[in-house]
Amino acid sequence: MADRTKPSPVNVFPARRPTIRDVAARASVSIGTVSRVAGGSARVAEATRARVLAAMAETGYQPNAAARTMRTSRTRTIGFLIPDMANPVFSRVAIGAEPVLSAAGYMLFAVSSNRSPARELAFLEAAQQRQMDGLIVTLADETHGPVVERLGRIGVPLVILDRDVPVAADVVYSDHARPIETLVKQMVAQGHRRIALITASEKIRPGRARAEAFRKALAEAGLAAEERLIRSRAQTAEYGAAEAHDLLTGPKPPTALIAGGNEIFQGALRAIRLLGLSVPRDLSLAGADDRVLAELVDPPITVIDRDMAEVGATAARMLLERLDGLDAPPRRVLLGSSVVLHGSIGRPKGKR
Amino acid sequence: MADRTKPSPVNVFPARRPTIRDVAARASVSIGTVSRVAGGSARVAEATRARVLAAMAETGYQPNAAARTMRTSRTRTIGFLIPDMANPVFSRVAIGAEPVLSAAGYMLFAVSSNRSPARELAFLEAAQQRQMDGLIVTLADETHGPVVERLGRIGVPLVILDRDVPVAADVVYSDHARPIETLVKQMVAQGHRRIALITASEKIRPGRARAEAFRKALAEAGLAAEERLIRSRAQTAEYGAAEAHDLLTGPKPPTALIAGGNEIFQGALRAIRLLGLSVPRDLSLAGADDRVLAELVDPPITVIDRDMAEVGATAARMLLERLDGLDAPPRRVLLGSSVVLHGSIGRPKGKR
DNA sequence: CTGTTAGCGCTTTCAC
DNA sequence: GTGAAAGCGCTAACAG
Repeated sequence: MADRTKPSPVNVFPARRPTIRDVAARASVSIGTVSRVAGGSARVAEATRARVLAAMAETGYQPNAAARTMRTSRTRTIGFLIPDMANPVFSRVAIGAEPVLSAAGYMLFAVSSNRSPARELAFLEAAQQRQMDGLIVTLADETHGPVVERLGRIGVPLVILDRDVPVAADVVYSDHARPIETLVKQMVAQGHRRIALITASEKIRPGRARAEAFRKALAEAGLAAEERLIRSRAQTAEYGAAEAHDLLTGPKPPTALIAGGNEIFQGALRAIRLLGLSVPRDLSLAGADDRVLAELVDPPITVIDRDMAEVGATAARMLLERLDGLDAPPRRVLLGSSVVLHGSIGRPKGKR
Repeated sequence: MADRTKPSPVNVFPARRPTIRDVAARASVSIGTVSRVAGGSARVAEATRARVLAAMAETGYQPNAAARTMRTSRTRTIGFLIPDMANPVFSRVAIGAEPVLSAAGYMLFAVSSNRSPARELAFLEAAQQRQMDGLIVTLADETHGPVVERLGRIGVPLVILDRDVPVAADVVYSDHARPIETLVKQMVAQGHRRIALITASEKIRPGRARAEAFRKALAEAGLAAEERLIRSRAQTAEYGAAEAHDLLTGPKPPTALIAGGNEIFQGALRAIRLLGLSVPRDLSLAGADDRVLAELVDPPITVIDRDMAEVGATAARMLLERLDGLDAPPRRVLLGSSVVLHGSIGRPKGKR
């Protein structure tokens, strides 16, 4: 039996979204009090609070975020810019960051730039106009002037992932040098003298760091770095396949190959398969950033592996510290990478 | 030489973000005129427009999205909810939707629910409070009451992806029946009588649709569907591995297996590898939604393939039509799936 | 074509 | 502990 003394929870005129004013009227309090209850902060008499909460439930009140932002200039929103959201290496970062941020009351919104600096600029502009409270950013090309400039003026806490950008922001980056060094050493120890590297463009830190580490490791092994064996222009599967094919069918082909980058790794595998080469008999191989693939192909391939969710969680924590008012010089956090060994690195042909 | 008649583009007091009022003062016009120029819509004298644009550039003016939303109730923002952003099957949808939406002036913000209905609810609430203009949604569990209920009241244009939800919204879904039918027919034609299916939970349409199609195809082939050979409870790699292992080591193991779902496919492959089974000699196999993996393992595996970017582009177009005011009953678009043939389906053991 | 003005819904003093 | 009131920055009438 319906209790006629209680107002019906069904609104007769639900066209307009209820505002703080509707709730106030229903609870017979002022809008200030409703605001205090909604905000949860200031002290309100228990009985009043209960009346207001009931009125909120009955009207289906939802605070208007735009109005809040008008007053407070805060949105409880973090933007996450990634070059390619379909690449798990990037999207896993979001998986790691999200729980940290949501626990602190922030929503994480991911945007994929599709590796286009123009889209990156559009994102930064949108983030600024929407007054996002903080940003986590992975650039497609850290040499792009307008993007870097805009990042410098962004005016909100910013964490940059694995890029060297001349901007006063916190950075989380991965150790690319150590795994390359490990792999080169292992290949050299097996007797390889002609080792090739395919990796991302040197316009982004990972490509640069891997190429540099590669040259250094070769030098330390007493081997002359042959620039023809270093390919670092792009990070697509197509690029990986094309360069692998070119390397392996060219004069004096390498006996060992490091495919740095998950898409490059896929492409290189395809080229190797197409050429009918057997790993590690015809070619020793190491990949990166795709353990699943590495372990399911035959034979399983030794891979560089990174915990991208940890990258995301770390970035989120650093951002929260800034949002909490931390005023410190830009910080840089280096996260380790590991090498997962499988049997894909053997002795070069003719040396067994 | 500096032209003293022009105001300096460097603000002496840049602490506060310039507003429409600052621009108006600098251009010696009213704020209404600045608004008209910013909005780009109404007609403004060419000379005035130029002055205003100059003043905007000089002050570095950025419209305040919250203030605009206050007045217009629109945000030019579309929310995209996915169960797992690290799964390319989902994130490719965003890659397809983004260009369509950005061309129409909308930003696409992706949020990963991590398959948690609670996070889904949090997303829907955030979207509503932030007054997102439209939503594209993939639910983790279409039977979850509160989520479905909230979706029903969402109040903005909504496109649902590949789920059966009792809500008046447009839907884009994939054809799961046809590829399953194709695969079963091919397996039966090769002489298989014991065919197994591992697929997602029947709490979501893909799992249900595949399981139903599977039963139907078996019946049409005159085979009794053995429920023990149908596993449809989850969609993780771990689940795929566990069920594949159980099926293949149990009594009367199947001679052919369909692993529906990209993660299940990965897990099944791992189990098969662990058991030392050879495809297609010991087992005929088909996978789904991971062409790269299917083509790089040895032997390459026949897979069900879908163009997820096309799903995204279609959803985006449908959403835009609604945003443009289309008032029509909920629409359902079915997008095709294909089967990419490789040699992983052969004759059952002992029948060759 | 342009200026003036009234709020959009909310938070936050400031009184009481 | 609660109410009243100002105003965040903008758009959209409405005048002129």
